Amino acid sequence: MEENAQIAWRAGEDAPIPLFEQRALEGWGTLLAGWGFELGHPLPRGFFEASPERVGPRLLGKVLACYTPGGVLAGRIVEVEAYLGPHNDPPDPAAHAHRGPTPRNRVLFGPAGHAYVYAIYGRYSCMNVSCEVEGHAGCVLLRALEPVMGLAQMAVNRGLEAGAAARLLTSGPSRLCQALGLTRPGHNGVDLTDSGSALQIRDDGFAVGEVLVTARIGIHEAVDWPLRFALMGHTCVSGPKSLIGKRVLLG
DNA sequence: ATAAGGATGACCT
DNA sequence: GGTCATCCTTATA
Repeated sequence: MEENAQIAWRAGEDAPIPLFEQRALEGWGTLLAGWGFELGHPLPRGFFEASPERVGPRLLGKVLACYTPGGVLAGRIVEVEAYLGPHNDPPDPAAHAHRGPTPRNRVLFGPAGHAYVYAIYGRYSCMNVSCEVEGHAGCVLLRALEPVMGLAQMAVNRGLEAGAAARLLTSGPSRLCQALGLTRPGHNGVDLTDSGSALQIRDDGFAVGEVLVTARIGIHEAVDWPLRFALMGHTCVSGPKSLIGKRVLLG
């Protein structure tokens, strides 16, 4: 961008939209064509307007794509967890939305298909996708990706040397955020269904085979609810291999 | 105002 | 298998 380029501002905010995000707003089409890749099209809002336990497994195989100063970074979703909204019976005690809206989790109570990004343990971030219609919370935590585009930049973002193993890049909820540069200040609340957004979830037609269903990882409540979903046998799936689960085919 | 602890990852044995 | 860094969010007073 030139020095005298027009500065874009977002209504109600006191900081200009970052330059890379302004370019994203102009559309990804030519850029993606320039890279010679095909990342399909953004998933529509209706895809996310359902229970997280239905949306979660259907997100497997879709592509998370992020427009960054270091180019487009993208990975295929290979592992997720569902967290249910407080309107469910029984409510999900492991969910951030469990006790109702707070300043942190308010995105979850908004419309579906938006990014809920939060900081954890002082040094990491995790990314979720909001589900259900406006007024009802519920989300899907992205736990692992298979890197698809921008692997060299992901390695830089992760502090690894070029050519690092794929699973070291994006296998883990905070690893994938670090690889793509996802943060709460930068990405919380972004509409993932908008083809102008700097962060999108896209469908490139990838066909999912067998799916592994297990309990969720790293929680202390509802420890045996079967709400973790992963592509069976994929090397980029995080967590212990000892975790018992069942195999299913999506219906 | 203050205290408790977390949907983790890296490194150690 | 275990430890721990590190800070923000939340609950409570």
